[in-house]
Amino acid sequence: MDRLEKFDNDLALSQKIANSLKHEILSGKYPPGDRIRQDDIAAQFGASRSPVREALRILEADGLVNLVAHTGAWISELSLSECEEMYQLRERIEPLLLRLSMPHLSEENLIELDELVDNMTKTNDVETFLKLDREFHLLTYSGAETILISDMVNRLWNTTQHYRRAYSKMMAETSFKPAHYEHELLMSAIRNQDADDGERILHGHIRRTRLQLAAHPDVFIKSAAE
Amino acid sequence: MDRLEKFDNDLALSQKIANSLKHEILSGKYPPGDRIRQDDIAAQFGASRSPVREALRILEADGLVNLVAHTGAWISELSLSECEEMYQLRERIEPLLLRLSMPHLSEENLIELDELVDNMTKTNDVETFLKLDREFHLLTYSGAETILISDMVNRLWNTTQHYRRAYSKMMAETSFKPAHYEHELLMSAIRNQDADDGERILHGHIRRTRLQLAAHPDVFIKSAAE
DNA sequence: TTGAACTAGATTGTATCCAATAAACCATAG
DNA sequence: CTATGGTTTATTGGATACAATCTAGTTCAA
Repeated sequence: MDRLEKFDNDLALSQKIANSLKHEILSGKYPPGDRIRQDDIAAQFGASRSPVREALRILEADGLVNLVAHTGAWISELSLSECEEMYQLRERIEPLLLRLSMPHLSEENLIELDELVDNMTKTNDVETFLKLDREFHLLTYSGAETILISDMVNRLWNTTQHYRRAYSKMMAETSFKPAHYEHELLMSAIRNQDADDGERILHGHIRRTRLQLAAHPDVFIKSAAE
Repeated sequence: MDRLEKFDNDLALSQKIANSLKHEILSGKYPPGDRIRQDDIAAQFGASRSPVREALRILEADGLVNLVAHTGAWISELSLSECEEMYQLRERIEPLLLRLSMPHLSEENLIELDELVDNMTKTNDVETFLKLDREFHLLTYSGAETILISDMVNRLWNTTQHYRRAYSKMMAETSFKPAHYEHELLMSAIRNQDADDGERILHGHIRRTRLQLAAHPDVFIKSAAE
């Protein structure tokens, strides 16, 4: 996926702008609720507003921005209940994708997964953990020969990225241990090719995160700053 | 949802065009694989291509059309395996939505649902069955106080609409009975407020349809005509 | 006869200009 | 001092013109 970004040539300008903005949004450069002005983006890319408007439509489809007619565009912001909805969807869909992926994971994949788990236990940096965790889970899904289901999971990860960051910051102050244990259990289920067990563990993993977020509603209170 | 269509005023033109096209696509006026030319649509609405392009982006987000840079737009067409993916998603998500909806369905809702089930048993017309079936299932979900999950299910129904039509035509030649039985069972689960049972029946209902479609791959062979 | 390259037409992508809408500000009246 | 109404300004939406790209058809050579 990231590999595609480098071959941006011969893509439509609107698509390039969308890709670029997407990265900036996911990296946290634009916080949820931020307004996006078409002129600003156009100037930033040295283009006119036409491709910018199309780019915003593309990002809207990805759930990354919200458009309101005649009013403007904002970085998507999930309320606590909307965030819980996204996690409920993930609880149902990701176990399915894992089941479809498991039989096709190679030994090389498993070794890489083990390394990711290992590296996660060794870091206390939130951004690093966030990156490794995302790599780990998406790699466990990489065996799936599906297109639409994989895309959907990708979108779910994108729209919840900001809140996974907030969750990680929260956990960094206490402990990542439960997540580590679950990652280890997930790996053994994968090694045993036990889809039922894998589904169960993954479901619980996502559910636990949802409940933790629900227990910390302060994450969703708009900070006046910035 | 359909109620909104009438208050189209003061909506952006692009959104009006998108809504209108969406109806035409779902009604079967444009079959899957059909090419859409921006000029044609623009002329049809007496508008320029600008809002048409935005409308196409909106429809792409709904999964109703596919856009290819510098080449054009086509009505979305699912291969057999892609269609199976959509059904697998539905098998996992719709039971969740039913669970969230069940506790909030009113007695009036239940009466209306019974009537829909009854009317479905009395018709042999494919388009009528299709319409009633859609109304029935979406009404069973109407109690859910969710936004994002409900939207997702709506999108899944939209993208599989053509294939539900093909399936119904297939079944019309044999029998709608299994579907009728499942609808009855679903109603009793709802009346008993038995979410587990409801989930199980609904999962099986969707799964059966998926397997039936997989057993009739001829539905997915592009007809040379038109 | 077949295949490849080139040309012409159609179609999409982008820039620019103007119109429509919304929001902020100011003035005036209660 | 507050609230309401009108005006102004910033921002988005749409139309038109032009550029870039693709596709199909034709021609010429092997």
